[in-house]
Amino acid sequence: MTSLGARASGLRRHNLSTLLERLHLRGSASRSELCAVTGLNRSTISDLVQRLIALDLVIEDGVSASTGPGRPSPIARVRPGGAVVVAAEIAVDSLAVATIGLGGKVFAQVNTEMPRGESSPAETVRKVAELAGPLIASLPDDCTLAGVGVAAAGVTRRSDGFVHFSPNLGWKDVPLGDMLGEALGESVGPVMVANEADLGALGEYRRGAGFGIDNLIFISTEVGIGAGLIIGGTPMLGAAGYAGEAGHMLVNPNGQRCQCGAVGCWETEVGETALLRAARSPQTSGLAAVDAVVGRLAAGDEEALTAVARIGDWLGVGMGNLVNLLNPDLVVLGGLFSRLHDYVREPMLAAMRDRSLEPASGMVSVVPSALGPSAQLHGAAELCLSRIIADPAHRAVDY
Amino acid sequence: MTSLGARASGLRRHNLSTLLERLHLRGSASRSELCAVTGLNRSTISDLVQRLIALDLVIEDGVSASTGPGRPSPIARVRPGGAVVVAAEIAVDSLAVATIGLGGKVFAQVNTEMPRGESSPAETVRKVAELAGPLIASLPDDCTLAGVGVAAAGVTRRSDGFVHFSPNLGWKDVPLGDMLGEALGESVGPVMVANEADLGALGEYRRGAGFGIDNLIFISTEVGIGAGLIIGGTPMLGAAGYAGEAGHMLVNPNGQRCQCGAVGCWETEVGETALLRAARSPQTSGLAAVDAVVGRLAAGDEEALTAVARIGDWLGVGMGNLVNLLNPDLVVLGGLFSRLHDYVREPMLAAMRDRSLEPASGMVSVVPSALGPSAQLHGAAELCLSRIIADPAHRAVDY
DNA sequence: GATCATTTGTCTATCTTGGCAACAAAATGG
DNA sequence: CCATTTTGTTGCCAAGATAGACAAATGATC
Repeated sequence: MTSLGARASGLRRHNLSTLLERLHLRGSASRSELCAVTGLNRSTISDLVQRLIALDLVIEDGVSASTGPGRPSPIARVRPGGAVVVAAEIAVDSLAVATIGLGGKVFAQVNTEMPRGESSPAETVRKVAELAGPLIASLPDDCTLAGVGVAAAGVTRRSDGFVHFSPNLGWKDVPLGDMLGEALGESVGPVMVANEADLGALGEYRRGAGFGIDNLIFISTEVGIGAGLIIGGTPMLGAAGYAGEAGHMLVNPNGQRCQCGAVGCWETEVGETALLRAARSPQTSGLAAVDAVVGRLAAGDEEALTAVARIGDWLGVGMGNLVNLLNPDLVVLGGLFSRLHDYVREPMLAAMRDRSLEPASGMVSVVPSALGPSAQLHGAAELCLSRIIADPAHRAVDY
Repeated sequence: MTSLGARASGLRRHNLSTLLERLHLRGSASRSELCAVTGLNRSTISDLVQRLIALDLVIEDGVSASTGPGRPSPIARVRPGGAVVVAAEIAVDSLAVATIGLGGKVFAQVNTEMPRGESSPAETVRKVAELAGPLIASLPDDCTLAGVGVAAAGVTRRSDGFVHFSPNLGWKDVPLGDMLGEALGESVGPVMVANEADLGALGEYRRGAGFGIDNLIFISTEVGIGAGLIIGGTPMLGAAGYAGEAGHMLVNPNGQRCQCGAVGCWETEVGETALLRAARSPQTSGLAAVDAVVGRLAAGDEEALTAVARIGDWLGVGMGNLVNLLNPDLVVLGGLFSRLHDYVREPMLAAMRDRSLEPASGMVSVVPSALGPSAQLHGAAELCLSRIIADPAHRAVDY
């Protein structure tokens, strides 16, 4: 409970955090701009910026571009190396690892395809460590590691990085956080694991299509469907971090049986399997099969276009439910529907409007992901960086 | 944005607010208990309590019961008259008005039945004013009015109390906040209107079955269905306050046509109409018809029991969707299903567990409303009181 | 290019707020 | 009645933000 008794040191923490967050999210700013934004006194800003510089989190270089008479104000900007996160995404078909610093600076990134079904937890952890090693080694000398953030495609408990299950990875009860912590060692800092849709939402909110939009839903579709929810500027995780499992929402009692055991789940109508089935693809899963459908769409294949339109319709139905329930400003489509956006847009919007009430349906925008496959990596970085931003003076103290 | 620059006065506000909220929600406390809870120094607590007393919001009387040696600590408690809200609930069949003070103290309450369909906005506003007048007049002299809180059964914009529409009241585009403000005059303070399910959730969270439980869903069923969501201790309102319209979630594409124009909405399967249809009631709506079904249930009528079990099944289906999406600790059933709880419980739980994923489904509790029909009134009171609690020193300043 | 107005950084005194320590007060228990 | 314990009160201190005076750096003007 930070919300109980507050003392003067809490003021400091809050103001340092506000400044650092501002610089982290919106880039450089002159001291006088910081005064205007925070409403704090020049003297106070001066002191705070100096403190952040002493913490190696911020640098001042150059002065503001002249906009009239007056003494120029020094420009403060984040020092990306001041806190660097090893961000990883464990997806069904792929693995990605990146080193991302303050300000969202990507130092380096590697992606690998993972043959579906061959990614046991142990094998995956080994591979992540193997990819992360060289990235960490290649960081400039003045970088401070701030932790490991992992986006995992599964139902994940945030408190300890435990993956309850992931039907699409074929995992069950995996202590992923502990395993990665052991594999990577203590020196990289704490390991934080979260659901990939939640982190996609966070990534798009902080650095993507949802920047500055405090109520948004990120819909992540790879094999299954997950939703990441940002409500009032805060990630909505639920009581134990399991919120956002939208893929198993009932939309069609006469539909297919889902992997989860129930019938008519949303993802049976709009997931990868549904797409391939509708488009009469020879395969029932896999990246290559999806690529083939995308190719047919680009070529104007009538069967594929009809199939995608039907998928778009069901997509919109589920989105309508979400819009009714959550009244977001924005829905960001990630993964599959980011690629298929042009083809699904019309039927999806029509179905969404049909299934949701004015005025909520009238105010919502729907856009494809701006960060694409990197949304989750940026979200994973934010997950760790937010700890430092929340209390810049205590970095590197509690581990 | 209160979250930007923080200064010393913000500390004061925060600490005053913390103390007042503690006393408001959890009743009296000795000064030494307040020290323990907040972690603040004795001197500071002394100063803060004296300030709250000077603001007429708190009184000290008596001393703590002796639990050993040591000087007894004076007991601080909220002064209910320090801030009194006129709380109103505009339901489909009824109207309720109450005067509720700090600490949730109900000074007086009146309820009236409203014949369905005869409650035009103007007539309703007139009636609310007519009921409120005597309640206000009968308040003790030392009471300070803190505003009017209204729970309305409809899609409501919080910022200005505009009711977009309410199918069950038959309203459309009603500036309810303004109308009530005019009818009641300036002296009662600001008028705040919100959705009845949202306020039911708030009421149960602050003073009912969900006390202390930071992630809960309140399902309000009268004629339609609405959900009120408390997430992380904060009411989840969405971008414009329209969140929680769960009644129009698609659950059955082969179902009935809903008043909203779409097919297969949740409330077509579990609302009052569905209940009466399933139980083969001679009427299709109305309190009396529902009462008759409840009577048959109590008498063990087989047809009614089967009907309610089927309704319970669909209730659980929708709840499963909500549990997947929001991962609550608790679901509170209000309205119709509070009365029918014993009869729907088993099929509802079974369906909910079927339709939602472990571990989210395993951790959720489902209970009937603890406040019953008063939940919305208490929520409406909290709506206004929370302004004063957030900044006790500025009460009565901004209007 | 010198001068002035303007803006901003810096420094110091001051204000607000909470903490601390010493002391007083009020209870229990022998 | 006195020792012990707990808590309220009071005066002083520390942390942090502010205000005002002054200096520095720039553009505009002559």
